Amino acid sequence: MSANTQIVESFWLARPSTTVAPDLLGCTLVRQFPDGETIRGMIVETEAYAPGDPACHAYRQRTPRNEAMFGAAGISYVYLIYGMYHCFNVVTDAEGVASAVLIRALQLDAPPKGFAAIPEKKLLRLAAGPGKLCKVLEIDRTLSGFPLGADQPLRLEHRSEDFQQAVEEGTINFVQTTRIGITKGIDLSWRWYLGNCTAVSQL
DNA sequence: AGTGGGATCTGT
DNA sequence: CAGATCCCACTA
Repeated sequence: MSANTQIVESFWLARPSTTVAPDLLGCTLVRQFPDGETIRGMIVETEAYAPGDPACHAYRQRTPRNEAMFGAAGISYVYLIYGMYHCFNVVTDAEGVASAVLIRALQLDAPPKGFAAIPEKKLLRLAAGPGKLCKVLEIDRTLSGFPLGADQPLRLEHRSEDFQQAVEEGTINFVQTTRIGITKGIDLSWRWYLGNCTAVSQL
């Protein structure tokens, strides 16, 4: 068994987004391009959005934009924000239940192809934010509504054994706070990130 | 048919 | 802290 195992089943995502969001920390998002090139990044920051949550895009109605949020667990939901940035979500919970986890920051293991060599410090800021990570991984709305499975342009990998062990030993800790950039539902502490990580959106 | 605000980021 | 820049849900 390799250190990184592809996630094929998505049953573990078919739970409330507030449960899935912390569980996604430490998992790896993989962007695969048609030419075979891949970009990999460990998820270090997430936010949950759920039914009854005024900050959720599906709070009012089912619309063409938020349609993907109602889909089965394990599909993507990508939307355009402020006319210039995209945000990537993992759809969670049962089909018909509009909920998702916003991926807010990735820790890249290496500079993507085409990027100049950069110091470690800068590398860790490259995908530190929901808009920035979509820019680096070239994620846009054409990738919305698709399963995050094997042989897909976007897929997930489980936590490495080292990561899981560090969590159990308490070397890595999770921090839970309120969400960022919203004007409604600001009281809910539905944001999680890795403590002591310099690749999160806000240091 | 018009419009206001948005799960952001960068530079001043 | 202003500005960039586009979509779309909502109002009328």
